[in-house]
Amino acid sequence: MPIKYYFVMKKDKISLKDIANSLGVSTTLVSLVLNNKGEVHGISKETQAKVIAKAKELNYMPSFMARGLRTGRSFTIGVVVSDISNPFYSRMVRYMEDEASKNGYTLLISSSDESHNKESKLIKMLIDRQVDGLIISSSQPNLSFLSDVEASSIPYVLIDRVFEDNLNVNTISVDNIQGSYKAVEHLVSQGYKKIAMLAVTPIYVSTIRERIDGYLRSVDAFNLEYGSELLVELDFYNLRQSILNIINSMILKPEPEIDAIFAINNNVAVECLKSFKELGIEVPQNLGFISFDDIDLYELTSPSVSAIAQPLETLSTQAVNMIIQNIENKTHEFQQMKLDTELIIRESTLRE
Amino acid sequence: MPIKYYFVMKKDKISLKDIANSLGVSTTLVSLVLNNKGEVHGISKETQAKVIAKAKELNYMPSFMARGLRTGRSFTIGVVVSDISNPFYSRMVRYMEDEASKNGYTLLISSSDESHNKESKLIKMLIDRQVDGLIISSSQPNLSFLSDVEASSIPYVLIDRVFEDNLNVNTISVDNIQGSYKAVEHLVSQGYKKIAMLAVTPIYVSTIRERIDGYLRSVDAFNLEYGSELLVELDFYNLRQSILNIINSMILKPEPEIDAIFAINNNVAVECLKSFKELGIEVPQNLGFISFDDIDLYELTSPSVSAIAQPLETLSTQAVNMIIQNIENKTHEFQQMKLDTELIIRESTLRE
DNA sequence: TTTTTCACCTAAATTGTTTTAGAAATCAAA
DNA sequence: TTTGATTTCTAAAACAATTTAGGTGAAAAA
Repeated sequence: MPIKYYFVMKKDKISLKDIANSLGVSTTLVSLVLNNKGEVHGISKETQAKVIAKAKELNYMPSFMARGLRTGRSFTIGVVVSDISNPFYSRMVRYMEDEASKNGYTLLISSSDESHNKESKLIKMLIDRQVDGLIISSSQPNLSFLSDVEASSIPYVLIDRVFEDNLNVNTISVDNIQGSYKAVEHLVSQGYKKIAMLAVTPIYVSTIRERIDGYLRSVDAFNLEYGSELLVELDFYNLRQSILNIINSMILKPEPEIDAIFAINNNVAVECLKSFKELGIEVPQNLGFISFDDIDLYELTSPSVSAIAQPLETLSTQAVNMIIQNIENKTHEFQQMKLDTELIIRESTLRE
Repeated sequence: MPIKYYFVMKKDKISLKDIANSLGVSTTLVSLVLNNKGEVHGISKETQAKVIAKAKELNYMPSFMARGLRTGRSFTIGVVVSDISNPFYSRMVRYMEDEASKNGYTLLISSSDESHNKESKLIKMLIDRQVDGLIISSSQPNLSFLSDVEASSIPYVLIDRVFEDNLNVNTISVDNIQGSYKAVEHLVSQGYKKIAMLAVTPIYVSTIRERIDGYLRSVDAFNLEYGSELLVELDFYNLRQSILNIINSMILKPEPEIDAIFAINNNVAVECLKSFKELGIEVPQNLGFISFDDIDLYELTSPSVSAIAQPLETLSTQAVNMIIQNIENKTHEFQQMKLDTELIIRESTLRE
């Protein structure tokens, strides 16, 4: 491996002072002009033009740190999700990035891996970095861990995963209960009767709780066989094995107890699909299959996978807008938004 | 939508001064102690203990901006990729995040959408934000656009997409030429003879260039039918249609000109898979199929997709380590790393 | 001629650190 | 009794911006 040493002359940054000195004016004046406060402070047109020209000539860029120190603003929004490599979150974050950038904000993104401890640390770190606001998809069960955020008086919005109705908090999420209901309803309409929900720990995450709730309501409403016995809680850290167990014990037998699976999220669904492939399970003939969350690959599997899609773009852009409103208005006005899901019917639930 | 107004008392932040005042010492002393320079500056053990205790008691957190202003450091690494929602990059970024965090750094991630203009702006933005280093997967053809970075004397590393061998730049990438060669070699070994490469604009991106190069070399080496006529450059902004055209004009005919497709990256591959599905093309019977890049969904499609996998984790963690070395050593020592790819054989290239 | 008004500009404080250069106090050596 | 070390600490500058409170000089009004 070739190695070389170089010594680069550090070109020092242009500051307000440099502009001011080279024009023989004060830094105050330069600052005012460059912040579009020239008019209101009665700086003459010519002086303004000179300043602007000089700034351009010297390629002036304000110091982020100096400005941040003085104003307390960073034009940065902290984002905490469980895992940026999960396609659900990477798409979400991408929408956020675009919306934030439109408004002159940048994102500081971090992954909590569903760990409370890590999540709290990340939030602390983001606050230290003086983010102007936080968008959090929390893995915590309730607001208590948010004490850091509350104490800091930084505005935040909970996205996707929200806590018990709390009017003092910004939230944006989808109607998970209704979404689950739609999924089961669709399976029922296709003639499936023994519908299992494969949920996953930790069940205190609001989306999980609500989706289970929706499932249980629909089981009641449609008076399904076995009832809630077919609600299975898989171990998050042992997804693969626990799914194989279910399949072996409840499906691969002469009189299967399950004729359709409703996967609670894309993680579970992907593992299911792998198992189906491995064990040669025929979907939708032997087993109906539907998933909460809609990810790209559902279109490409055989059969393609029906899903309950969340309006990701709206979710993301609205979250960003909410937080920016809070940041810029300085008024602490809280909003709660709940969006509808969409049933996407593909091959995995269409029995011939 | 319920709305409420709240007025939160802003708990102001604890500064060095607060600690200093409450102990009747100078801020200098407090700063030294909290930066572990107490010993070397001969601060007495008792005073040190008092300061540390007080800092903990008051829950002191240094101001990121003040520190950054004074030291010129931000403990932030800027990352520019073409699209964070592309699974290749979202996984890459995730590995980077973990490695950076181990070393006390945070990432500032942004997507360029393959636009030169946007990429330049992002880099400028990141420099403004005083990142300590940059990791760039550039869509530019050469170094010229990097003048901003060079001028700023911020260390950077080019990842995945690197330019002509340049010993004055940090680079880390895979051996794309060898990777392409392996793919074709494998197809040949399976009896495919009319192997098309579906490339994509812009072809000046180094990975594209090199993969094409590797394809052409192997076409030569194996003396393949049609030779380089089967190299197709698809339009990035019109992928879907251009792929359908190829399939209709070159495959769906009695005497097809193509018996295997080598997709130059996951974007192209995904569109191919969609088209195959739509048009009912049987892979691998009628058509062999392999892709550069290995993404999760290749395991789940039917047939599963063979691929040339990049060592993503190594790529990412090494990039982070390179940049941190550069940041912390202050010596400008450039490294070039080229990693090997791995051929992953799945169903899409296994003709019965 | 003095006062007021107006247009245009600036000094200095402030933000919270780090760091340089040196001060004060104590004790030992000369 | 002065000098020199040694230990322990501090004042003040620097980083680069924003902002408050006001200054200056010329023209207009009294």
